[in-house]
Parts: sequence; structure tokens; C-alpha cells
Amino acid sequence: MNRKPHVTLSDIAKQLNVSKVTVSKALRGHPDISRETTKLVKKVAEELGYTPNFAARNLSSRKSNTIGVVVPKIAHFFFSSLIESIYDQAFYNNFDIALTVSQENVERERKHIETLMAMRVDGLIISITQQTKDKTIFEKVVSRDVPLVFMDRVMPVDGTSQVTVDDKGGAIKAIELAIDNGYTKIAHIGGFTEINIGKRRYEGYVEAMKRRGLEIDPDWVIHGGFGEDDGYQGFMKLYRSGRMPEFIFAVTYPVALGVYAAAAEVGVRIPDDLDIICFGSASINKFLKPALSYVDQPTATLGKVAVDLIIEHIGESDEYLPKHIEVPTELVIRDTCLPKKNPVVSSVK
Amino acid sequence: MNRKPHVTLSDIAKQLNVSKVTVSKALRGHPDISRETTKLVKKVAEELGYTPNFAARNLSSRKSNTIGVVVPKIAHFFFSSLIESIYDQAFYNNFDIALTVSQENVERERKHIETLMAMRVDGLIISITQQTKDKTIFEKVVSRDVPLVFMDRVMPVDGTSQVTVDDKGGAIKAIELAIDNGYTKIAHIGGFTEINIGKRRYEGYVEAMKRRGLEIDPDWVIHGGFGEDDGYQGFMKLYRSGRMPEFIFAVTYPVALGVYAAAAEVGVRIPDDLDIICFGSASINKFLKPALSYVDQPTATLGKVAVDLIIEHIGESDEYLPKHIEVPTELVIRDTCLPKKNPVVSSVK
DNA sequence: GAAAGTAACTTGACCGGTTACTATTGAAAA
DNA sequence: TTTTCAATAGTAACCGGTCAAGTTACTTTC
Repeated sequence: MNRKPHVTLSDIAKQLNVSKVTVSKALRGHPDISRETTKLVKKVAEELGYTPNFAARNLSSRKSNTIGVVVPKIAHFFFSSLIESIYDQAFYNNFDIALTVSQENVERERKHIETLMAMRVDGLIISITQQTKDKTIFEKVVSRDVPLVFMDRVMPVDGTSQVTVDDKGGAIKAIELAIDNGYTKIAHIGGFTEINIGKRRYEGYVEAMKRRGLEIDPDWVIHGGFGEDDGYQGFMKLYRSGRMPEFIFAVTYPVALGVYAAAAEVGVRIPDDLDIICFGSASINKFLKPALSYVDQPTATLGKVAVDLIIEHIGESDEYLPKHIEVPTELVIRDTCLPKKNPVVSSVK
Repeated sequence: MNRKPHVTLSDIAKQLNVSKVTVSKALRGHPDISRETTKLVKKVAEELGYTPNFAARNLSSRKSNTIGVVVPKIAHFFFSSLIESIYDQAFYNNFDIALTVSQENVERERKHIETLMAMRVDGLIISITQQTKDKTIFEKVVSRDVPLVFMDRVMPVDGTSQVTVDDKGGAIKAIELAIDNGYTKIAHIGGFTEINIGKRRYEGYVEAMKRRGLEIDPDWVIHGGFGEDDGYQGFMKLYRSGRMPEFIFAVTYPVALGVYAAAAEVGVRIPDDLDIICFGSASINKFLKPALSYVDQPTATLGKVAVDLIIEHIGESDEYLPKHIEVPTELVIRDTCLPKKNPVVSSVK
């Protein structure tokens, strides 16, 4: 196979009898070079099939024009749409994205961050794993003067910005609606409180109950994970206790699905016997019966804001003041969390 | 802010009074360097907080150790799990991934491929957009001697490998099961036949009907897109025609969901009045009522094979013989496509 | 004891760009 | 006419690694 070595600036320069700097400048539209020359250079570059070498460019310019991203998962609607919006916004701003996936593994997360640093990304957007506790790697990033933005799953580290969903506010809205709809026996199947989303949503639950003057029954607050199984187990725990609440606030969409599965198994009807609302959703929610009402997480906004923040930070690298932005949520009402029916004999069909 | 310039090989070398080549070799575990020196170098590197510069490494070694990936979408279960398995397999093989998203846009796809070439990726894995017709960009990649693997959505280009799902075989299995379960009036709501998956699934449908000696009613074959709306429209077209089939083979999961929505709207009960099976699934299928039976697409295998192929190709770059691998599918039976009930009066509850 | 081999480094060139300076030229300003 | 300046292009150094080809001091080998 006739492997042709890649065409370089010098190749173009030689052909035109100019210096490679002229070619470099021309290709970048530098005003040093005349219109004609620029045109000529571009033409020859095209003819020769020139493709710039980013490694060389990055090396000499000390920039990569790339934003590094670390997320715990991809194959989840929340993250995949988040990532898509990040790509969109980066593309719009002419930045490249270097995406890595930690698979909820702390060690892998650290490794990826090292790799991205080695790539000399201009900035880093990170959503930490559920296990991440240690700050040192992040402090290392900051000490290297690499702008860092935490997204959704955050960690308090000096010199870093944060974009989060207004988890607490969203939870408050949800619970208040449930209460206003006539529910008082409200349980919360929550996640780990060490993770900010688990913590903030729980706080919202507590706050709303307090605002409406309702007591919280400790047995009705269950902390576990964020997955289907956790929802399933959570429900079962409530069910087996013999003292069922009439309403559940699920910390995530999968947790709510877990509740659905468990409820179906033991014959508890949603929303008649037990009503529910949750945080987050998935594209197919509308096909679920009953379709879940939920606190919508503005993934598109979240991704966009994260990219905007990091670019802003990259722009004014010196003495940048970190920001913390909370993106507001919206309540989406479907078939659950509707006004409570009067306790008539449950209708058939 | 005291921005510390990154530590380089020379910094380490200076500190130890050796040459930077010694440091470079030591860090890579080259046998030229003695055990002691190697140990020393690594220690100092650690102390100084050395982070290699990939741009420099790539430039001088003429390799990026990176596989470029272009997909049309991320926020879809099929692609997001595919991507996840690609990341996994690449990580396992110590390769980095440069992921780009074309958003089903041909121009963007082309641009991304250019970018990846500029990054000098060692190989390229591509799933083309629904609109891609023009081969030239791919031929350019091949002429540059960059290994190229098409994944799932393929295009016949000389010198490239392909990994696809055995779409035809999967479709055949599905239709044969439906027929064996007693159905004869079988419709197909399919995608574009210009896209290989649309074409092959359709061919499978035709083949299975032929094998079982059933005629195909042209009115019962509807070609459109791959989304929910296409399923919705497809169903409506059948419904309005007044001649309803008793079974639908949907080209994708979203199309099937569209059928669900439309059927619910007009009061057609699934699976009693109309049974259905489709290609592909989503994680929440089990919460759908009735849960769809489907031809499972082995996304994990698909991603793994794609990465394996590209690495193999990168390994023996000269005169590599392109391969075409078809990954087999599996039928997953849930609540649809069960043996047809005798046409008794439909039972209540 | 001279030739050959080997372990452990070092030298210098190079990868393909960018950047800070310097040089040339012709025209406008003094 | 001389000075000044803008427009245009060129020089050389450098970015931080890797690689091929030395070099040096010891051991072996016969």
C-alpha cells in the first residue's frame, strides 16, 4: 500500500516558494499575508489535501482547544442527553470535546482526569461518581490552573465552578403539590445523602413538609441508591412494615420504576392505592401507565451552562471568580400526583 | 495566580543530572535504563508532579493511541449503550476514544471526520447518518491509510471493515415466530430502505413470509423513518385503510412505541386486537404494558467487535483484509407475539 | 591481552506547527 | 530628499517528546 505521508505546511510552502510561516499565517487568515497569497495558499492546500496536525498545533500553541469531560455513565437518559447538549454547545463555540466515562469507578475517574490533563485540555467538566470522596485529584487540577466545572454531581473544591439542578427547589415544588392535592402521609425513597443530589432532594422534602406543618415519620424516609432495585427494595420495606404511606416521592426516575415493579407484584395500584412523583424522566415516560408526573431536569440547559462557564473561565484565566449556577426545574404533570380522590369504594375498570 | 508551567522531562532530567532521553526511557520502562535509575526517575517524576504531554508524544511518535468515533446520536438507548461498550473495550486495550456526534447531519459528519483526521487518530469507527450518500470523505480516509470500521449503519467502501447486527436473520426469526404463533396477516412498518438496517429488516420480513408461503400485501408494507412519529403515522395509515392486519413487525422500538400511542388513541388493544414485535428495545421496556417482545440488538457485542476490529487493523496496517462481521441477535419474548388466542369473545380482566 | 560484547547512557536530529523578531519595499509625510 | 510607516514576508527558536546512532566503561571470550 502506498502510504502517503501527510502533507505538511512545508510541502505547501515549497510548492509556492514561500516560507512555511507564510503558509501557516495564510491558513489562519492572519492579516500579515496579502489577499492574493492567502488565496493561493488555500488553493494549493486544498489541492494537496492538506490536513493540519493538531498535535503539532497544540504543542506549539500550548492550547488544545478541547474541553475534557468526565461522566460516570452514558447509557442513561439523563447523562446521554446531557452529553449531547455539551457536544452541541461546544461545537457551536468551536471547541472539541474529549469525553471519558468513569463507569462510577473512582480509580477510573482519576485515571481519566490524568489523561485529560496529559492532553492539556483547556478546561474540565466533571460529574463525579457516587463513590468519589477524595478531593486531591481535583485540587491537583486546580493547582495546575486548569479551569474546572462540576456538573450536577458536585464537590466543594476551591477555585471550581458548579452547575447544578435546583434539586431542593424542585423537590419542594413536588412535595407541596402533593400536599396541596390532599396527601399527608408522604414517604421519600431517597438516594445516598453523601451525593449532593440525594442530599438536596431530601432537604427539599423536609423543607416542604415543614412549610406545610407536617410531621416526618422516620420510617417513611428510606435512603439507598438511585437505581431501579433501590426503588424496588424501598417499596418492599415500606410494604412489609404494614404501615403504608399514601404517597411516595422517589429520588430518581429509575427508583420510581422500581416502585412500579414492586407495587405491581404485590397488587398495589398506582395511583389509586399509592400515588407517586419523582425527580427526572425518560423519553418513553409517556408510554408508561400511568405516566409518571415528575420534576423535569433541564439537561439541555445544564450542559449548555457547563460549557458556557468553562469557556468563560478559559477566557479570563487569571483570577477568575468561580460561580455556582442553579438551573431551575419544572414540574411536569402526567397521570400521577393528581388531586386525591375522595376515599370512595375504588371503582372497577 | 502563580501559574506553574507544566513539568517536563527536562525538568526531571536536570534535577537528576541525566539526559532527558534517559528520563523518557525510564518512564517507559525501557530496558536500556538500570533498575535503580528507573526507580529514581519515577520517584522524582512523582515528586515534581510530572504529567506527560500527549501532544508532544503524539507528534514525535506519529501515533495518537486514539480511536476516533462518529455516531449520529447519543441520547438514544441503542447508541448510548453502544458507545459505552466502545469506551469499555477501548479502555481495556489502553486506547483513548475521541467521540464526535453528527446529529444526523451529513455536513457535520464530514467536519468531524476531518477533525479526527487532524487529530491523527489511529483508526476510525463510524455509524453514518440517515442522509449520508456520498462516499468521497470515506474514500479520503482510506486513501490516507487510516483504518476505518463502519458500525451498524454501514456503507460499502473498499478497504473498510463492517460490524453489523444480523438484521435480516433477526427479522426472519421474529416473523417466523409470529407465523408459527398463528398469525398470517402481518404488516411491516419499516424505515428507509436506503439505510442498511431498514433494508435488511425488510428483506428478512419478505424472506420469512416467502419461506412460510405467505403472500405479502403491499398495503401492509409501510416505509418511513425510524422514530415514534413514523410508527404513529404508519399505524394510522393502516387503521384508516379499514383493512387492519393482525400483526405488526416494527422496524425499531420507537416505531413500536408510536404504534402503541396510536393504538391507544383509537382504542385498538394490544396484543388482543393487534399483536406486535419489534427490533431493539430500551431499558424500561419491562415497565411497558404490555411489555414488547423484541429482537435484541447485542449493542455490547457490537461495540466490542468494532473496537477489536479497528485495533486488529491498526496492528497490521499493511495489506489488511477488511472483514464483515455480523453479530447474531436473540429473540426476547415478553408480553407480545405470544401464541394467538382462539377468536373467542375477548375475556374481561 | 587484544577483540568483541554488553549495560547504561548521551547526542543530535526531527515531528509539524506557532510565535516573537527582523527584513524589505513602496508610499505617505515632513 | 529624507524620514516614517504600513504592508508583507522571512528567520530562528521553541513546544516536549521520541528515535537512531553514538559513546563510555566494564566484562567476556579465546
